[in-house]
Amino acid sequence: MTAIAIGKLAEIASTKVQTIRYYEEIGLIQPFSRTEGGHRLYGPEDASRLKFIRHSRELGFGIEEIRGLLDLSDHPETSCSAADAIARAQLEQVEIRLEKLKALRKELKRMVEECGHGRVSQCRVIEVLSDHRHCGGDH
Amino acid sequence: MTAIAIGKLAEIASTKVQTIRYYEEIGLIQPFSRTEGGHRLYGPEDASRLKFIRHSRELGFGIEEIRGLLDLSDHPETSCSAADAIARAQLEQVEIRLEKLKALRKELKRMVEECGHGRVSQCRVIEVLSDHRHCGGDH
DNA sequence: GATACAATCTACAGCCACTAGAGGTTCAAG
DNA sequence: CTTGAACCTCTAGTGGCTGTAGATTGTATC
Repeated sequence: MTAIAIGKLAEIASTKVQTIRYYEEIGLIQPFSRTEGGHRLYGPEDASRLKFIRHSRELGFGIEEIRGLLDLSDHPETSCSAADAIARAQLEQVEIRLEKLKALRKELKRMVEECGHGRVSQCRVIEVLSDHRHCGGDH
Repeated sequence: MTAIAIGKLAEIASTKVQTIRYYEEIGLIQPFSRTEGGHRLYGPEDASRLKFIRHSRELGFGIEEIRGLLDLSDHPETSCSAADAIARAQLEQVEIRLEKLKALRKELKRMVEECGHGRVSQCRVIEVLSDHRHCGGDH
């Protein structure tokens, strides 16, 4: 028997036990069986599946996108282009987020650098936050 | 009378009406008065305050941080250093997010480039998502 | 003044992706 | 056989809003 309990699975995939139960609730992963007492039993392939989910989440994929990717990997005979499309869309989102964050960093840097270190009444931080026109960026 | 209704305020600050009511609920902003019928009435200074909140939110500050900044700007005689500290902490967070996103972009780019455009069974996207060891990054 | 209709009101449910807790049961080691 | 860690279900909470229902108010036009 290579069956593992939920705690072990959580450890392997660096997840919380609650998170696995949540994934089960929304239909992403199922234990292959239960003990007589009701404890969930998982196989090694469930560890892979869970790692897949976690890694995808870390990469910023949403649950529905992951569901799509899992469907694809469950049907290996289908075309790769769907998975490719999901990844490309994700890449696009990341590029956008990156640009926004860069503009943001610029603005924050300027705020911190220009802080007069005096009274709040002359504080650039407060002033800049009060008025969007101070932004160099276009967010 | 320069009093404005909530809808007008929302328009000025590019917010939703519901959001303003939510901010009132959590104590960030209050109408200076109400009509006999119960409609909220705001002054021009409320527009500034709301813009301050919205702009701060766009910059990634959390509600509690904004509450802190508002407290500061409500007490202009205090030192600027507290506002500076909040902004610095925020900048640090942004730098971290930026680095993570860059690593992520690298990984996604590689995924998309290596996609074999064949069957899912040979798809690099699925494969890479299945196994963290494929990552060049350190996320 | 009547009427129509937009804007506002309160109260509550829902979103995402978990996370935490209560209170009870089961499993495995000694 | 006992202990105590791990597990179970169920419910509620997080942050920061957003959406809906049904009632009321405000305002423009006739």
